[in-house]
Amino acid sequence: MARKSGSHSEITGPRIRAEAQRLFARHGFAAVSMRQIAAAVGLQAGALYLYTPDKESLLFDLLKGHMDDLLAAWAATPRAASPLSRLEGFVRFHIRFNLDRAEAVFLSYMELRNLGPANFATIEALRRAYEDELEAILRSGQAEGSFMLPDTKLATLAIIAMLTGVNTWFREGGRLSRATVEEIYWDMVRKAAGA
Amino acid sequence: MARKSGSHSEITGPRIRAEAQRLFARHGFAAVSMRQIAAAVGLQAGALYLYTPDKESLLFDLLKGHMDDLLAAWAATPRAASPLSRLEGFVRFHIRFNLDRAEAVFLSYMELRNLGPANFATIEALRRAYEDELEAILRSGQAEGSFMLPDTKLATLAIIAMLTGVNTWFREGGRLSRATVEEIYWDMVRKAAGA
DNA sequence: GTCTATAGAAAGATAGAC
DNA sequence: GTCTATCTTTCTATAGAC
Repeated sequence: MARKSGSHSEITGPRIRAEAQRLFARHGFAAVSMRQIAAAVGLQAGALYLYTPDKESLLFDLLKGHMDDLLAAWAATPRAASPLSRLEGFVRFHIRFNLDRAEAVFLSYMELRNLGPANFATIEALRRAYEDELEAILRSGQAEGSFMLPDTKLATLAIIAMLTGVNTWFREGGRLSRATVEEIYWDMVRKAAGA
Repeated sequence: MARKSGSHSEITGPRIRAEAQRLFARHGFAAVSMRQIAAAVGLQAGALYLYTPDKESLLFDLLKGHMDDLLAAWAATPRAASPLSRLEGFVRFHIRFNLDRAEAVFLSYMELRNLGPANFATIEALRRAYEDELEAILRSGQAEGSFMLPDTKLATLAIIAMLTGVNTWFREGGRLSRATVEEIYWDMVRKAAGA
């Protein structure tokens, strides 16, 4: 199993993605050069091309990986019995998951326009699938009369925008703990849903 | 008053800003070159530097102009008598103003990180001033007992995030008119505020 | 006020040595 | 698997002609 020294493919790939994510989130995709990413990892620029065919693919891998993780994590969340409990679960899940991955979330919202049409469509479909999870909850609650919503599609988009907004201001160690933020947002979402 | 032909300073400046805004919004600040902007206006790149000292200043002028317009437009809006009416006025104003200037709004949220510290602080202060307008409404309603909010600061941020989210999906001629969107969001905001 | 021309730096990506 | 070196293109910004 011994490898030649200087051979690190299993560790270098993830490190490249990690540094690229950090730099893209901080400065923006177009503002970050391959040389900067390589320097952050401790490589020369040319070596990056052993791990990605080009810069856009590096971005796409990050966005795709994030969306896959998001959907997998939600799928792994136990399904509560009532629509109201499922909505509460979604609110808490979304805030928690997004705060844990602030950089990836930021990228997924900001750098979509740097993807080509095919890659863009792939990410959009995953985002839509996630939105559909919330919309299904709202529809079921609407159907059984426990929610009062003027429009389930708009409520879906409004709730997700509101929850994702937490990432723009939340700072660890600030005035409010994560748990308190969850409580406050759940209160507002519950009321907005007419529950 | 006759000018030499080829002399267009009064019209060229605004056209540069208009094209820059369009291109920055579409492709991102860092991804757009001065040559592209010049070509869109019908100039050579060097001519742009008669109107802006550098690329960042061009971006800053757009963001600053947008925030000034936003605050001026809100200040010009008649102040309703009750907190509930003022909140409704804010919701409708925000949706309307932002939909009318989708590109500028997009820029103001996406390209802040391309500003230097001083310019960044200027824009942030203006954004804060706008948030304070909504927070004052929420506080007054909370004080007189017509709103029931767990936290006025978070409610401010949540409502603005929710309303600004309209810009990401609204398309003229789609399923819903602007007026209907305003109604639906006002319904959700009113309920979320416990009013 | 705008153009042409260009300086000087930096970008993405590839070739070949080790 | 990584590095050095480089090709080619493009960038921001400036100088000087008109």
